[in-house]
Amino acid sequence: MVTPADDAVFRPVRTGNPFEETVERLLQAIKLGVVRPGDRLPAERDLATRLNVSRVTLREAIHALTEAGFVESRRGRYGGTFVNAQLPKPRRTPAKRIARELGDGLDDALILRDALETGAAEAAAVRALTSAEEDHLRKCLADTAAAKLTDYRRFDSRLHLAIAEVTGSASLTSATADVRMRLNELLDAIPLLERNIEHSNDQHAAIVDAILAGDPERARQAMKEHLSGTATLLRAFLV
Amino acid sequence: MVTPADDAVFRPVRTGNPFEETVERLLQAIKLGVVRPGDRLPAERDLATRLNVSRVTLREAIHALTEAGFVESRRGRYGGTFVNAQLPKPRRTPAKRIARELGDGLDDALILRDALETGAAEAAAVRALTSAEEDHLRKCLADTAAAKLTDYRRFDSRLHLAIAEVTGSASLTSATADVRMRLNELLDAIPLLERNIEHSNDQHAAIVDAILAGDPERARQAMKEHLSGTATLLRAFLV
DNA sequence: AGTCAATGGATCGTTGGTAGACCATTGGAG
DNA sequence: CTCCAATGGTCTACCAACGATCCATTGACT
Repeated sequence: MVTPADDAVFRPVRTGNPFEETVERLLQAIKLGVVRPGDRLPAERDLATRLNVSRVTLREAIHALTEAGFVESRRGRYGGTFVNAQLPKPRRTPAKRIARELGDGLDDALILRDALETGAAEAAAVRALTSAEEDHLRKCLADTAAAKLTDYRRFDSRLHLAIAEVTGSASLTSATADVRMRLNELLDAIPLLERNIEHSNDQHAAIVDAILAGDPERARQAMKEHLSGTATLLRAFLV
Repeated sequence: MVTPADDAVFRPVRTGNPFEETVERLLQAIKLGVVRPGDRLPAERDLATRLNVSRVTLREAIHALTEAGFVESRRGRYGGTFVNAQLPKPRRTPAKRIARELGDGLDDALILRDALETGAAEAAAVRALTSAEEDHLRKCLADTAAAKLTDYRRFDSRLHLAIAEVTGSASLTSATADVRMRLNELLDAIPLLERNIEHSNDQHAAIVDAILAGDPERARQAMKEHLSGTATLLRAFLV
């Protein structure tokens, strides 16, 4: 008998070449708001080491992002590679096309995200946070609430990532970042409404509040409701 | 400010070379019980394609596993690479040494597993399962309950993987398999008691029962309790 | 004004992995 | 008994990625 587990365990050991994956990773940093417009990326030598990629490959990736308008490099001491103040607008690929390409991938990603993010909210609430972590959460929440429409997705992602961070699990954080990237591509195909944002902000506040209060069950439930909102939105648009 | 998100997003794009990762993947298939003793692996050409590695690399990996006593290859039509009836005993690395090596990694993995597996249990219960899926779950449960002490970990893993499978999310299944591998290494350092197994079997039954009954909250709760058992066990032994 | 440390930019030899073709073996089908 | 399809086993040419080294630029500090 052939079970789906076969597919899980015999899936590709690597997707794409180092160059492509490096580009993806840098885009992740930018699009999830980990580095913000004006920020400097780590120096090439450092970054290459951290990404475990040769400097040549990293530079090729940076070059690609430069051409695409995401970053710019400056030479000399106090130089570096900087995220552009004006980021390129995401191409609004027709939702249907994306939906077709993703196919089962949509449910796949939504189910995984649900597990990761509700799990993260709960775990974050269980944990005793340092005051630095609490401040970080509050700051991300405030930034998101104050974000302009065009920046909203970035700050929103950053907040969700922050919640994963404060669980203290690096793996959980990475996984959350990855699945979020997959979903953001879809979300970019959907118009963002001011009304949705307000609702979203309220939910964010409720989630963070529950986490800071150390109430796992409430945090979990608040996150669950929040996620189900976007899930419904996505499913509705991508049919 | 440097946040942990930096580490998450600037983590290595690839860990190890294709050879090492291929070995890991094949070991995963064997140790998580996806392929069982006596089973034949897919033909080299097929498997290489699925893993997205060259046949040469795959063969090197298989060779390594042959030397380690996990598999054996036979030529000719109706030949292939077969999992040995007698698997090598896991080396009982002293718990302390493993704990030291893992360090934070233990909590990292436990938190991630919690999110993934409780999420999986819930998602599985929400979903309308096909009768084939239900049978698969029941079979894995029965196999585990009937497993000998030396095989227990494999069947246990297989059951947990089966629960992830029936969520329908391939990504969730892969992630579960990966984190399980990390934890199994630790579990191998801990003596397995008959008493623990009985308790474990009861909990497994409760989880599967809740899933088949379509009761997400109960499934989730049952899984949570089950996991907290092994988590406590691990934390206790690895101090 | 000069220095220099830190940064991006460029080049080259080495190597691990790949793709593809071909060989060797086996056992069921005709 | 012969054939042959499917499998593991081997070889070779090629290339992407790496590691290492050196160059070019910049601007804060002395």
